[in-house]
Amino acid sequence: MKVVTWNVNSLTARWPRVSEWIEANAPDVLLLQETKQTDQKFPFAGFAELGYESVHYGQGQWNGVAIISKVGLESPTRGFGDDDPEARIIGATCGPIRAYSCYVPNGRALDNPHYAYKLAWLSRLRDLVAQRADAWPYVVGGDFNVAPTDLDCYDPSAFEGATHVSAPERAALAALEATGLVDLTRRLHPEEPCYSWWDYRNGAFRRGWGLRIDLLYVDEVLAAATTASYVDREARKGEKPSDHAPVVAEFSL
DNA sequence: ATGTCACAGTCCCTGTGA
Repeated sequence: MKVVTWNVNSLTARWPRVSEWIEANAPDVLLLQETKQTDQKFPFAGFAELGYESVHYGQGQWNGVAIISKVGLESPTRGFGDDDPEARIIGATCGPIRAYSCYVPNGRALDNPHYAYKLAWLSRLRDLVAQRADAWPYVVGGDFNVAPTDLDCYDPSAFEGATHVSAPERAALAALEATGLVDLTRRLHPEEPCYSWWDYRNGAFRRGWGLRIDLLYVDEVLAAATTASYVDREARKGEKPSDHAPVVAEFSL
C-alpha cells in the first residue's frame, strides 16, 4: 500500500502535473495540501477518471486539503470541529488506515499573530491525535511548515530568528510525536536530509537549499510495516512544478 | 536578502501570501 503526501501549491495550476504523477506512480492514498480551490472547483470527476474517490475541504483562494483514495474513502471529517476559519485538515478512513491531510499554518514571523495561531493549531492537532480511540493504523501527513531538527534545514544559520525552525515549533511537533507517532522518513533515513521543499526563488532547488517540512507521521503498527520511504525529487523538476515534492511511503499490511 | 509562483481585484499591473 502506497501512501503519499504532497503540497501541490494550487491544484488548478498543478492539475497536469498531479494527474500525470498519479498515472505514473499509482498511489493508493494521496494526501494533498494547498489546493487553493472551492469545493465547487475541485476535480472530483478528474480523479474518478483516474480510478480514485476523493474528499476535499476547500476554502478558495488559500489553503484547502484533500484525500484521494482507491482503497475506499469513509467517514470524512473536515477541520477540528471548532470555529477555525481556515481549511487546513481533513480526515478519512481509507481501507485499513485512518488518514489525515494537514496544512499547518506558515506562521509568517515570530512576532506575527499568525505564529501564535500556528502553535495553537499544532496543539489542537496533538489533542485530536491523542484522543484517537480507534484501532486503525494511523497516518497524519502533510505540510507541517516546521523542520523538526537542524538536519532538516540546508543552513540553520540562514533561519536564525525565522519561523519553521524555532524551539516552540519544534516542541509542538515533539508533543505531537509523543502521542505515539513516528516521523517515518527520519526513522528510515536517520542521516540523509530528505528535503521536501525548495523555494522557487534564488535557484534554491539547483543549489540544494531545501527544508524537510512535509512529514508522514504514522503509529508503530504502520512503522513496523513500512517497506519503503522516499521523496520524489523528480516531481520538483520540469514544467510548472510545485515548490514541494511528494513524500512517499509503502506499507506491507 | 530575495533572482518565483499563484491568486484576486484595482483586471494586463499591483498587493498579498508563501
